[in-house]
Amino acid sequence: MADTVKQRITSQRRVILEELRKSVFHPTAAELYQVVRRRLPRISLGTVYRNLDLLARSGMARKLATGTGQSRFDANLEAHYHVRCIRCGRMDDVFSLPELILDDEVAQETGYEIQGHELQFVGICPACQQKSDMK
Amino acid sequence: MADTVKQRITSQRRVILEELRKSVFHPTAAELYQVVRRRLPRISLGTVYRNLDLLARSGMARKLATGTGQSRFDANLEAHYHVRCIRCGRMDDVFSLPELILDDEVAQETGYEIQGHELQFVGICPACQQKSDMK
DNA sequence: GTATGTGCAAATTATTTGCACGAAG
DNA sequence: CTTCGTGCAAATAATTTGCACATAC
Repeated sequence: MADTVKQRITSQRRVILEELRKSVFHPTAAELYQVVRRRLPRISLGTVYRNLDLLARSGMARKLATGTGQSRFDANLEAHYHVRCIRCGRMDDVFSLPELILDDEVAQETGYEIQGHELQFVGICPACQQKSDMK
Repeated sequence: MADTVKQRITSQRRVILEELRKSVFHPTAAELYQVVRRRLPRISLGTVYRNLDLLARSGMARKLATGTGQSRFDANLEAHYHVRCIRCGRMDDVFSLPELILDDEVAQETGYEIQGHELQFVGICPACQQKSDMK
């Protein structure tokens, strides 16, 4: 009830969410900006950032830490994990794992009020493996 | 064998690793810089960054993505996970979990060559819960 | 002596923000 | 019409880098 803010449905907001949902890429803000610009040529990068932040904070998208200085975004709210390529930065989904991770146990151990978790595998994607082989 | 680079043991490098090992904090580069500066007042922040990067890439420390624009570092190489406070940014260890996560399965599903994984719980730390209660 | 590392400052990169104008409701 | 959102440009914040000098080996 503290954050009852009226949110308007602007064309920018709608297109950003639509394109984020379409993407299999987990795009960065800049990548999404390029895509959105094809439909809204006058949109600014700042607006993309503002809306991604809003979507993340209102739970309509996830902001993914990458350890590379830029964040990626994901509008798929299903429980799933990610795998990131340390060479090219690409990020893919991982669905196969059972729901193994028990937030409640961690709450008990640490005293934190746990809201969720993020599991990320790190490795080298098939395309980048190819490139190594060719050398 | 590609990255056989001779590494010298400078006092800066030694003190940075010592202080990182002592810290329970998972410090950011800037936080570690403050600590190290007490022993080496003339050290520069750039040197801290360079050495943290080196330690991370040579496997002597882990670089932890936080989703907040700054990275944290951890010299504890034991298998363990982390829990991060969304209010104050603090990061603590989580040891209780069994080793549930199967890198091999993910390699099979995705075709990635998996090097490891990072599991991070997200929530509100005890101290920040207190602060909320007092309001 | 020579290659590697450091301090310093400037450069780069990602992201955020102030402000005047525009559009949603 | 009033409030919230946008475009633009400037501001911040974290990190990286070039260069001349210092130091480990």
